[in-house]
Amino acid sequence: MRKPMERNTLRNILLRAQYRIGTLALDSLNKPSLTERPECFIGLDASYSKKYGAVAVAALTDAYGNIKSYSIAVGQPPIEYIPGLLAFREAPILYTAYQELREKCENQVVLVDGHGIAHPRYAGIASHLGLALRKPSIGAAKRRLYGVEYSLSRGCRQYPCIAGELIDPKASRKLATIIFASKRNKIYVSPGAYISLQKATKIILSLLQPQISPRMPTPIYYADKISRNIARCLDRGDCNPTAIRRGVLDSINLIDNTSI
DNA sequence: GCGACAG
DNA sequence: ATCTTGTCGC
Repeated sequence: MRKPMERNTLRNILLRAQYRIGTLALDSLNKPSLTERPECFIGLDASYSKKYGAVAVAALTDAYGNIKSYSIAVGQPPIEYIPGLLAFREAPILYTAYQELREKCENQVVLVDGHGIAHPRYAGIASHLGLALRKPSIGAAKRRLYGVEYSLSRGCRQYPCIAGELIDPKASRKLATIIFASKRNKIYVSPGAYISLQKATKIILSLLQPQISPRMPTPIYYADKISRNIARCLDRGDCNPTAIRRGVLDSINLIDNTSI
């Protein structure tokens, strides 16, 4: 057995990789990929089970955010969480969960819980995934990681609405749109890859339905809900990863946490 | 040196 | 992310 790598050694290697990924992500934003209106969305999120590690879910919705199906991947994350390096921990398992839904719809956009280019090296988890999957991707995060916050509005009569934006302090570039999803909940929306900030913002505004989810666009909300419920189910011993993969639990009741 | 720090 | 009771507010 080899001595485990120093945390800082690992960190330095991954930081270097991210500088290159970030450059690719920014370049990709100009390249056309979304020619028509998207037909479907795929929301990606992960929860954690004490017994089995990460539980990743990809939730497929139609153009209006109605859930159609989902797929699951379970496994131990490769590294611990390090701020700024989330993608190296969660993107692999999310990528796996996504595979089963890849061909289900032509003109799709991938939505990820976390940032896109609103990241110190323009390489948030949504950017990593968009590039790896070669699909337009958008990041929606609940908290800021990088960028200077500019407030444009303190509220609105009807939610969602635009609250402000996130500016890159070292390049005077817009990184994200800050949106009031509901009265007290803001989210940060940034392009991951192959999409403009403008289109990303428009899409997220169309997928925020306060009566369903107070905070997240519905595809991510469903992925979050389902993954959390499966993680709990696993830890209680009421289900196991094999059964899950066989589709025994393949029903939408996973969205309501009272079941299973 | 000190504070910040997605999930 | 996750651990967790009651509790302040719309």
